[in-house]
Amino acid sequence: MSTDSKPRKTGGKSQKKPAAGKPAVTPSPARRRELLATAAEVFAAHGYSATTVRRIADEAGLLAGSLYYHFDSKESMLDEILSTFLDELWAGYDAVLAAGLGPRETIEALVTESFREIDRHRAAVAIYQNESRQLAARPRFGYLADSQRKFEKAWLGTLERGVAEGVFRPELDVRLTYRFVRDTVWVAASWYRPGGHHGPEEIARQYLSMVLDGIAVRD
Amino acid sequence: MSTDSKPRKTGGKSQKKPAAGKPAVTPSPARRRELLATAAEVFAAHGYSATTVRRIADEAGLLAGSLYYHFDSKESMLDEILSTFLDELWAGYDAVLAAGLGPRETIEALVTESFREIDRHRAAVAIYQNESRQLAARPRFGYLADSQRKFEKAWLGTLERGVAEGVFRPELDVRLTYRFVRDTVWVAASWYRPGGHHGPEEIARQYLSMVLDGIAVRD
Amino acid sequence: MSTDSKPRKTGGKSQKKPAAGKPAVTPSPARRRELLATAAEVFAAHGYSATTVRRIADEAGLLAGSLYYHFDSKESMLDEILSTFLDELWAGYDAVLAAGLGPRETIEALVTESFREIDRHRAAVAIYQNESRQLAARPRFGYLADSQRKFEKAWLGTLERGVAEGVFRPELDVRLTYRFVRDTVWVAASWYRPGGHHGPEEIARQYLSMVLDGIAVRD
Amino acid sequence: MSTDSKPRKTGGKSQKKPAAGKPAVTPSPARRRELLATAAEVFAAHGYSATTVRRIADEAGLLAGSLYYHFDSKESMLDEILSTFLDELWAGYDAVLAAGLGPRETIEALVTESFREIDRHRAAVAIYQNESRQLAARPRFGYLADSQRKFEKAWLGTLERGVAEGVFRPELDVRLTYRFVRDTVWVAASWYRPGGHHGPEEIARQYLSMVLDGIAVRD
DNA sequence: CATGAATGAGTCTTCATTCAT
DNA sequence: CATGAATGAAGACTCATTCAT
Repeated sequence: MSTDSKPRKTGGKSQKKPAAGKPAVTPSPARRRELLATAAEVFAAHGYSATTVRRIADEAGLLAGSLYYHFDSKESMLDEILSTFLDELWAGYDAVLAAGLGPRETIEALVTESFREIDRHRAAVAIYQNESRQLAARPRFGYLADSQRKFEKAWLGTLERGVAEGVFRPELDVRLTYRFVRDTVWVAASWYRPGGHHGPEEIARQYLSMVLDGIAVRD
Repeated sequence: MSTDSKPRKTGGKSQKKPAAGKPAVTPSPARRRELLATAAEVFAAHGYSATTVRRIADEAGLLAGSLYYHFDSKESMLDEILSTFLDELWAGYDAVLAAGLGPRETIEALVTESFREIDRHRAAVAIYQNESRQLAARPRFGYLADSQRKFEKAWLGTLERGVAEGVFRPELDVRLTYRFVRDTVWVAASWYRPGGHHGPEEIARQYLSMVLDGIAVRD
Repeated sequence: MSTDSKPRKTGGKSQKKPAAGKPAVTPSPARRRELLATAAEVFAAHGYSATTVRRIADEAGLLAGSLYYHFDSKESMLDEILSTFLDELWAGYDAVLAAGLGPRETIEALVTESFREIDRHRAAVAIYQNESRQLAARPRFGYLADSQRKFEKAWLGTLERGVAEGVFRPELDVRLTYRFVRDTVWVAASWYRPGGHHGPEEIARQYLSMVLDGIAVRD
Repeated sequence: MSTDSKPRKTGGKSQKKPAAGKPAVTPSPARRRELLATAAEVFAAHGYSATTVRRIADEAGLLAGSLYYHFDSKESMLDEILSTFLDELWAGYDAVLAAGLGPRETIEALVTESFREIDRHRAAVAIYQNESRQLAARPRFGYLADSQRKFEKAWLGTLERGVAEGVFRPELDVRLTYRFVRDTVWVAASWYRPGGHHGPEEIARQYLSMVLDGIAVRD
């Protein structure tokens, strides 16, 4: 995978000093994942800064202070949620982009992949949607800005290629189109519920039909 | 309920001491508007709950405490920003809906009107976008839920009418389409900058072209 | 004055952004000084890290949170207490060192000046005594290390000059003597009470008599 | 009370379950001593209240919770460190005081003994120096106050005897002298490093020379 | 109208301590 | 004996809000 969003410490939290003896790194990625999932839901539902650590703890069934056994801070939870999500997202995207498809097929694949990610990381996507602009400015979350740049390059490039190859309408404002397409895909995280009427692939299909061919009946 | 998002006290807030025969102070509505505009920008930029009253005051050039001469609370600023915006929005929407246009023309008019609102109330739209879900649940902001319902009815109804009249494709999942259209329109507030390349009408046109006819070249 | 312990913001606390308007810097150095005096007493009595902000606030007659209107943090109070003290100390020391006295007279003047400082800044001296070693390592308190170096140079230099000029015993281990003298002077802050039996000058005289001529009767 | 700073449970701490006929666990006193030595270093370096149990554990190579197998509490570690030190100190002091020496020789012997203790219990002395004032007020550490009283009696008595016998200068303020002497001796713990340039006896000799005969050349 | 100062509730975080395994 | 995970109390700090001047 090319663009890891960031290098993360595998497992335990930061230990101040390995010092003299043995105190090994704390494993138990299972509990960690559980807690992160809970935190992600709460962040997604109420917004990061409106979410209290105590709320997360309540939801997870422990006391607020106990979260700090597993995480350094509220922010580090957010960080881990987002970076984990982006790592997986880019694994999928990079595979699509490396497949050598035509513009239309690439768009289709990217959209489908996006809805799949929404299906699996609904909360993380919602958080990303709501918080990334403010976060991207801070050094710790610099990888968000990186990701955004890569993202734009991938979509914009594909759209331009499509126009050049005559697959997409020539009068398209690609930049504008890119924004429309990007936003509509991701904003779906705010209403999508896994296990609902439509699976991600079905939603992708409907969405692609609209974007590619429009909703109007052809004259 | 007709159109007003909520009944608001016209003019200033309650005077502290109307008793002792003093001439009623006239809290300049101009200053009030200025301050609300500043607050809206900050809310939009950083999120409501991450915005401190002091930040707003700094930006406005006074001290935090002084804001309380003009407003009851941080929440009441938010309230006034959102309700003012919604009042104007519905004035426009209602005019469109009352015009008796066909489905396609109605959609076109609503979209155009929406981008005009974004042009004039960018900050308010951004705030609405980010905060309305959580706010709608609270009694004070019940008008947000009302508005949302009216909104859905207007769009969904138009889409359904369009399908029924054979103007829109019959296989359309209108509910899904509604969500896509709605989100894409409003999410534009997050990147739109008044006075930029494209005016609201131009953006609306591009957007409508995509939604109605798709981006793909017709075979 | 040559070695300012550190440049300090005169008056108000740090303001994040002067931003648009007028919000002037908060003056009122009086209240500030009061609060710092209280804080210094408590720090001196219980140690910095064992002192709670609430304790200081209780002693000062306000609520813990209110201290943050005047100071950025508990640490910044400590900082201001120490740097203010060191500024004054060095004003006195530098005057002595610039006076061109002989070694014995310089020692006498430094000791006397030191006890005067203890008389006026008892709490600050006690804090300095207890906390400076740990603090000096941290960047913010780098001036403590600077001061210590200057201090050593002044005393050690004078002692060496005295030995060279035949005023002090030739077999003296000056480094060891320096430490003894330095510690004994400053540790007096732990029992000294202003307004007690002996004024600072009297204590200095007794102390100098011991250090210079010993406590034993001459044979 | 004779010399024991406090009556301590000999051997380990109270067993959790002496009931069910299990062979009494033998908590190795060696490990205990190791851990106390580590704790003492950390307490001395950072101050008691600024030291976290976790820090001690890190330094000792185990986890924070594991320390509680060996000790009841952080405070009990401090207690044991200080009382062990004082027991040994008083063993030495009592021997000196019982030897029937003259005032000057007694002072010499006490000073020498003190520097020997610093040599062997540097960390404990440093802790004592920094924390005893606050601790002495608490019941559990009442022995610190006792010790201080005994200490004062021994030194003050010897100084007074010396003045009475014409060995020390008659104009001496013995109380002030006592404080100077006491402080200078013990504060040495803050810079003394075992195995350095001077052994404890050498330092004692230099120090006694200064205190008894002064640093100035006799005219 | 605005300021300066304060309140008080609440937030994140730390840390000594406990305990089942 | 030690670990991993938790508790719960307390600590530093923030912030919306109030109010006398």
